[in-house]
Amino acid sequence: MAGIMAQDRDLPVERFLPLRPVEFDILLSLAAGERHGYGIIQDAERRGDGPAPDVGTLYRALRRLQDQNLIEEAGRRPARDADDDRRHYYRLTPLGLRVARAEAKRLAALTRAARLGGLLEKGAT
Amino acid sequence: MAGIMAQDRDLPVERFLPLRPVEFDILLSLAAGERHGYGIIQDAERRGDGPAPDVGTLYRALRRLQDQNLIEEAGRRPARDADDDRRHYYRLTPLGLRVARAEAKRLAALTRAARLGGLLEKGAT
DNA sequence: GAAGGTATATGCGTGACGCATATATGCGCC
DNA sequence: GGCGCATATATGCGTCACGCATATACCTTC
Repeated sequence: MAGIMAQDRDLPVERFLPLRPVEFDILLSLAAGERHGYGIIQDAERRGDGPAPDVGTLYRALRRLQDQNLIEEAGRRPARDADDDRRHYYRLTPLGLRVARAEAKRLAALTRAARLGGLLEKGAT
Repeated sequence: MAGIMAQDRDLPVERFLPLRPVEFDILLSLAAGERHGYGIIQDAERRGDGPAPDVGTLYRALRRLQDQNLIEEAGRRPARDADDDRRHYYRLTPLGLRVARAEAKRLAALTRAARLGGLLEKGAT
């Protein structure tokens, strides 16, 4: 293969953890399908867990995640409904998916620890 | 206590969310009882969810949380066993406990969203 | 008394953050 | 057809948190 070195699937994902709150918001949103920046914010608002990320923070985080090869720009969506051509759509890379899973696992472990520590009522997942 | 106004219990805890990873590590540790800085790091290592916080980051975070009245210095532990008097013990304030609970709830909601998004195997809590 | 773990603290350079601002298009509505 | 608001992305700015290194000192054990 070309000039490839250090394949992504060999990279230890722990290097990326813990993710910053915005970053996980992004990866979580993209795990459900391709999204554009503004749509990710709206996703976070709809989920309603904590405050939605600031727009400045978000667009910069998108660039950062792209540089780290966790996400990549998707081809413009063919727009079955009206498509807004200002939008930039993104999707997870294989590495991004692995990192998202690792972070999800970390959050699950933390949540479990919080429950054991008595910080959560027993109703909460 | 002295000239208190704007009681902590009236403060909206959302103002503090999302916590940074180190900060939740600290509050989670203190929810189990009084701890000193180094002990908090060891707690995080034992829990093993993600990398333990850097010491520089930790001690600065302790000061910050103290300034925000989420934690407070506890009286020196009476040392039933050998006590190391370099240690500074901390405990949660009532406000800190509320913030810890709110953040735990946020993490639980995020974990649930991650599971719905297919990022977690069904074994994980 | 030397070594290595324990314990806290701070200086430094980099970078992420929140906030404001800029720019432009899409959409509805009067 | 023009006004206002939501949508959409981007960047400048000042502050602050981060990771890493370094400093200091005590405690334990051999």
